[in-house]
Amino acid sequence: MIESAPGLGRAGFSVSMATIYDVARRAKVSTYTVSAVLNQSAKVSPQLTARVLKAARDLNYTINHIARSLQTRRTMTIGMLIPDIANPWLGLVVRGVEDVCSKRGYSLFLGNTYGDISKQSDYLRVFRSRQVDGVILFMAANSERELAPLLEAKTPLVFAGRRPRRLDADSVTADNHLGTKLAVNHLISHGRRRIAILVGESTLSTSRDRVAGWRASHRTAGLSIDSSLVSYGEWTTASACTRTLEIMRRRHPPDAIFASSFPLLIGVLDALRQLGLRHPQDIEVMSSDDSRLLDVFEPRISVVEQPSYELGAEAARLLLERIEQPSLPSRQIVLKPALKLRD
Amino acid sequence: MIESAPGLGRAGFSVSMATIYDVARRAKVSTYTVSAVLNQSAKVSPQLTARVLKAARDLNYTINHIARSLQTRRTMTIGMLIPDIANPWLGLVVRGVEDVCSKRGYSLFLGNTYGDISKQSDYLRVFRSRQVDGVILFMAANSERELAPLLEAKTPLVFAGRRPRRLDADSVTADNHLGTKLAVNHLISHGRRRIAILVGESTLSTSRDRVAGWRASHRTAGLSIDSSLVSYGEWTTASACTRTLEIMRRRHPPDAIFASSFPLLIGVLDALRQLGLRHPQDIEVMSSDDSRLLDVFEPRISVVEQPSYELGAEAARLLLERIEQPSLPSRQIVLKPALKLRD
DNA sequence: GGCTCTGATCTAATCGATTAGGGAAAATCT
DNA sequence: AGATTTTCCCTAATCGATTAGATCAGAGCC
Repeated sequence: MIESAPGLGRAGFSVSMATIYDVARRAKVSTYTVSAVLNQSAKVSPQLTARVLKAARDLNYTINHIARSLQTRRTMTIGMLIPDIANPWLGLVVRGVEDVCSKRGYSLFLGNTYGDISKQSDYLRVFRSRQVDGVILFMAANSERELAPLLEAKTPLVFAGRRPRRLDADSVTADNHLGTKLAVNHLISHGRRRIAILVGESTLSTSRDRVAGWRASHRTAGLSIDSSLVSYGEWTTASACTRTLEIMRRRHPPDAIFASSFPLLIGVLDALRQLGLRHPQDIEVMSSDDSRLLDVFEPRISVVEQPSYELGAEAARLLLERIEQPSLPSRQIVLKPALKLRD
Repeated sequence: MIESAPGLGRAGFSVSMATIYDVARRAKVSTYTVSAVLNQSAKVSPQLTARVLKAARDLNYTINHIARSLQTRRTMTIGMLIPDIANPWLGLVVRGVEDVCSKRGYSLFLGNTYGDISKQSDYLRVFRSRQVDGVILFMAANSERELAPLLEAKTPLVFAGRRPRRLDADSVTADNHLGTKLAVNHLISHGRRRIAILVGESTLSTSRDRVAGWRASHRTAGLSIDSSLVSYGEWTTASACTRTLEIMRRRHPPDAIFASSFPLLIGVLDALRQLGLRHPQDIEVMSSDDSRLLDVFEPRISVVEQPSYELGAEAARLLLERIEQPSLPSRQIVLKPALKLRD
C-alpha cells in the first residue's frame, strides 16, 4: 500500500471536502452502498466493500455530520450550561461529562451563564436551534419558571449540582444536607458552639440543603439555633469576604465558619486575614469542595469532599439513557460526599 | 397581544418542531419570504412581514441550524482542544474563548486531550466531520507532524498557549521567555544562586522558552549555568513532586525553584513538605500562573502572572478574523506577563 | 394604450447524508 | 427445469434551510 502521508492526522478540512457522491462515483457504486459499508448498516460483498473503502481512503473522505444529522434528526451533540468554567470544581464536573460523552460519540457544547437567567435562556434557545440531543444544566438561581416549558416539551434535560424545587426532572446532586451535617458535627465535636454558615442564593437547592443540614446538626446536638449565623448571598469570593467581615465584626462573632464552596472559602480567608484572625486558634474554618491545593498550603482546612467528577459523569450517563429511552420515569441521583479532615 | 406563556424560555425542543414550511403555510407565503423576513436578507412588504412574524411566533418557530449549515456551509461553531479542563488556568482561557465566541454567535465544542496525541487527532477528525468553522488548539506535546496537513489544508486554526516550532501558523502565547527572566532575576536579586527550573516536555514551546529565559537571566547576571538544574518532564503535579524530591536530595541542592505552572507548583510544595523544607527560609519558590488562592494561603508565593483570559479571548478573535479572511498572513501574538510579588 | 423597468415574491434546485421500496441475480426448493 | 426465496444493490425521496432565476403586478414614460 502506497500512502503519501503517515496514517493519522491526514485530516484537512475547509478545502472542498469529498462527499459520499464522490466516493460512490470513484468506487462505481451507489451512495447507498457507500453508506452501508461505512456504517456497516447492511451486508455488502467483499469486492464492493474493498472498492468503497479504497475510494474513501483515496479521497480522504470524512462523513459530513451536518448532513447526517439533518436526515437522522440526531446530532450526537449535547449542550452543557454552567455558571463559570473558571471555577475549578466546575472544571472537574465538566471533565466528567466530557469523558462520558466523547466515549459514546457525543460532542459537547459548553456555555457559561455566569448565573444570569437571561443568558441561560439565550443559550437554551441556541441549543434548541442547534438541535442538541440533550442538555445538562447547572441552573441559574431563580430560573425554575423559565425551565418548566422545557420539561413539558420532554426535552432530554438533566440537572446537575442543583436541582429544581418543584419540577419533576432528572437530576444528579451531592447530598449537601449530609455533607454539611458531617462538617458541622465535626466542628461541634471540637467544642465550637457558634458556627456561622455561608451559602449562596436562598433559592438554590444547594443553599437550602446545606442550611437544613446545619440546622439538623444543631438539633441533634441539642444546640440552640441562631439564624443570624446563616448568611445567604452571592456565590462569589467578593461577597463571601464582605459577609465574613460583617459577621466577624458583630458583638457576638462566631467561633467557626463553614464556607460552602471553594470560592466562598477564599473570601472567608481573605476577610480573616484582613482582621488578623488565625485558623484554627481564633476561628475554625471548614469548606466544601476539595482540591489538591489544600494539601500543600496553610492553613490546613478540612472539607466536605464533593464527588465532582462523578457528578458530571453520572449526569452524562443519565442524560444519554434519557435520550435513548425518553419515557423512563425521572430519576434523582444523590451522591455521597465524604469528610476530609486536615486537623 | 395574547400570549399563553411568559416571554422567555418558551423553548421546547424534541417534540416535533415547526419548520420554515409550517411558518410559510400559516402565513400564506413561500419559504423564501419567511427566510427573507427572519434573516432580513431582502425587502419584504410590511403586510407580509407582519404575517410571517406572527406565524413564526404562533408556532414557536426556531430556525434549524443544522439545515442552514448544510446549505450555507458554515456551522458557526468552533472546536477547542485543551489538555484538561480541570486545570483552573485553562478554565480561564476557555472562558475567554467562550465569551468572545458566544458574543459573535459562535458555539463552542470543547474536548480534553489529556496531552495525548492520538486523542488530539481523534478530536480533530470529529471536528472536521462536524464541519466546525475553525479550531483553537492547545497542542499536545510532539504533535507537530500530525498537524502539518491541517495547516496545508488551510483549516482555520489558532494555536493557543503553545506554538508549533516549525509551522507557520496563527498563534497566541504568553511571553514565557520574558516571564521566566523576570522571575529568575527576582530570585537572583534575593541572593539565590542555584535556581532550579521545572518545566514540561522539552518539545513544548512553553518549556523551551522558559528554559531560554532562565539561561538568559543567568547570562545577564554573569552566573554560570548548571544544566542539571533544568528539569523537563510531564506537566503533572505527581511528576513535579517526584522531580523535586530527586533534585533536593542531591549533594548540591538548589536554593530556589521556579515551577512553571500551578500544577507543578503544587507538586513542588508537596515535595518540600515531605522533606520538611520551608519557604522562603530553606528554599525560595516561584511559579507561573496566578490564582486568588495564593493571596490567602501560606506560603506566600510570588508568581509570573499569565494573561489567561486575554490569551483565550485573543485566540478567539484571531480565529474569527482568520475565518472571515482566510488569506490573511499568519500572525503570532505574544502577550506580556507581569510579575506579582508576595514577599 | 403600449412598452419598459423595477421591485416584490415565488418556484424549484441544492447542500450531503439516510433509507424505503424495488429489481435482478443467485441460491434453494420441488 | 421451473418456481420461490434470498441476497445484494440501486433509484429516488427526504430532512429544513438558502437562493438563483422566473414571474408578475404596478409605476413610469412616450
